[in-house]
Amino acid sequence: MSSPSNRAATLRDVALAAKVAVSTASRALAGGGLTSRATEQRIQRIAAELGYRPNTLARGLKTRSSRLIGLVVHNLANASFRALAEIAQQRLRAEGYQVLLCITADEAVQEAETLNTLMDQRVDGLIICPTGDNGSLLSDLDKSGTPVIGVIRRDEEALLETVLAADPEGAFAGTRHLLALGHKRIGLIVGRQETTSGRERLAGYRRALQEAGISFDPSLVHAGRYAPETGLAGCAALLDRADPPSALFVANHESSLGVLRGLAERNLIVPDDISLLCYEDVPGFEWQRPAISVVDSGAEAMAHLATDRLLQRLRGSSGTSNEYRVGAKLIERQSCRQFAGT
Amino acid sequence: MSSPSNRAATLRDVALAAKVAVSTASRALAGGGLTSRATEQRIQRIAAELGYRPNTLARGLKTRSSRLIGLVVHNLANASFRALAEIAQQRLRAEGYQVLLCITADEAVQEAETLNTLMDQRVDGLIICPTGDNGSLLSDLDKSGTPVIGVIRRDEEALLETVLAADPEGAFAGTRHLLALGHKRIGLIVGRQETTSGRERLAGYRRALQEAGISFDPSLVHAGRYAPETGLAGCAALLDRADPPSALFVANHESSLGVLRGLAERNLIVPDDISLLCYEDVPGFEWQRPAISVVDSGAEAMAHLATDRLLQRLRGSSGTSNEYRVGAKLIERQSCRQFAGT
DNA sequence: CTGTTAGCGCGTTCAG
DNA sequence: CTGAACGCGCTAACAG
Repeated sequence: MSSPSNRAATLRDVALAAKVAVSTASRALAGGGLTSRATEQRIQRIAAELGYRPNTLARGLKTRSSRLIGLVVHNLANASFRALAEIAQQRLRAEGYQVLLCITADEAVQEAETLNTLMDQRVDGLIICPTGDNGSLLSDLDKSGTPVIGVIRRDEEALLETVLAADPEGAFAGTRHLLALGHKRIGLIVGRQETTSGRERLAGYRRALQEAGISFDPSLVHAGRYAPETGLAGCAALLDRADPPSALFVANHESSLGVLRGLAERNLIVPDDISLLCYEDVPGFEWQRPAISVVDSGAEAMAHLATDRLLQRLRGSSGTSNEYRVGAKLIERQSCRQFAGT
Repeated sequence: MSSPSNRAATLRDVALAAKVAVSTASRALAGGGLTSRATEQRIQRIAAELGYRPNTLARGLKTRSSRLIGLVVHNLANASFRALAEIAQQRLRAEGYQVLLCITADEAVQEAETLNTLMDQRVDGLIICPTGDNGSLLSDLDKSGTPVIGVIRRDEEALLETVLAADPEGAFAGTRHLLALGHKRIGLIVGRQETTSGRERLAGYRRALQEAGISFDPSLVHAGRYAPETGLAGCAALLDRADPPSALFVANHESSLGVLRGLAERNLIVPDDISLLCYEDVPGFEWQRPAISVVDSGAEAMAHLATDRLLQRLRGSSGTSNEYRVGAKLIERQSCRQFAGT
């Protein structure tokens, strides 16, 4: 209970108090039955009394394992990153790992710097949404024995085990939902075509159109960076025209806020005047009135899968596949309606 | 460039390659001028060639400093925690510290467990939004030389340096704003009275009323936990009555979504039918139409201040004060209007 | 200015 | 089943 000296108790203190060698104390506390049941219990009791806590640094130096996992994301504003951080943190902690949070702002230099620091810390593993510009660093790390799991975005250069959303299928399902409601002119607001998700969602949209026998009209697509401003600009580009679409598919999550505002500013009522379908669910969409229908990209599932994969690799088994996809799922709420026009 | 052996290069390798003692290499890389400029540069060059990176674990074992900072928050859904995590992470990294992210869900047992683990990791410092039930653990840590900075909520038991929002003043300013617009019946939806912020915001509201010579009506106050459901329930309690308020002050951030929905379900138009003022700003409020006026509690400022304080303590200077307040600021947008009734 | 020596706290050989 | 000795990689005395 009380501290004999002022310092934290060390293994040596425990051994001294128990009148055994340090190594015996070590074995007793490890508890693998490498010591007599009697001394094991006695030493564990003494350790508890002294408030002994093993020094992670010393242990790590010896075992070459820090029990630290790097979590590298672009920010915490994005709901997928948030889910990833919360879930990964919780699950890894349950397995005795701690999470080092690193934010890169999607910038290559910050990412490189971060990765070097993480190597210095001797992290045991890494979950990262890569910028795409440090592929060699990442694959070096991975090959040198530190498992690296990619999430959300694929790094084209590094051949990492990567957990991705099923974006082609999600965008396809969303578009088909709108088509099934009779919409023929569907505006698409989507991410930059330089990103995997941007390209794949556009592809899913096009495929659905094609299967429905509707020709693709590029002027109905507005691509832009992941920001509310893109949604606002998209509204201007898509809605202020002679033949505006009867439905909007917002497959760029961050731009949803801008779209909502763009619609409000034009006094367009959802779903009376226009149907609205968004991508990636957030609590706000469910609470909104009318509640916004979404294609949920499965951020939680991705977080769990990425954690599963990392844990597996940490236990020694190498990856069987190098790409995992998490199914998207359509959540119908109140923002989409049967097309009333002709 | 290339790896001579398969392992990461160690200081010993550098010393060997440079034909100097390990300690010389150490000093040269530290760069404090404790070695001749010539060898310093030579060794730094060799280290770079070998791709040498110091082992943080070994260094920490020696220096008794891990360069790790624990960041303990309840979740990442709350905007204040998010801001704290992003800002603290970024600023601490710039100072050579890494951030261990720990999520407690506001539960005492998880917090206690987390704190023990952080002690095991020999963190150099801690920023925490405490549950309030582990005060002795926290003050022990703080007294034993590991600086602990509290944020957002005060732990009544531990006497930590704490950075708080100026909630009494913020709620006062918000209420007065509504009063100045002529509102006399102002509904308040506020946090649980067991929390500091819940109590202080109610107090600010009451003081503004009192200064305006309006008697306090307890039935106009709905207190509840930090969740959207509270907002919905608050609407039911406050709006479905014979004499509903003409303005709503939502001083429980998480419940805002529920309030927005409650208003929509009652076909109450903001600000025509009712004025709405929220607490704590988020991007959604600015993009919403009508844009929601808020009392910004200054999450970013709190994050910066908490980081400042921690950094100061890390540098050795002890705190002068033990409570810091960050000013709240009223941001007028479009959701409040002059009272039109009698 | 540099080399030698001695640990930091722990796990893990090797003997006994 | 237990103890003694060694080393993980690094910094910080102490000498020279």
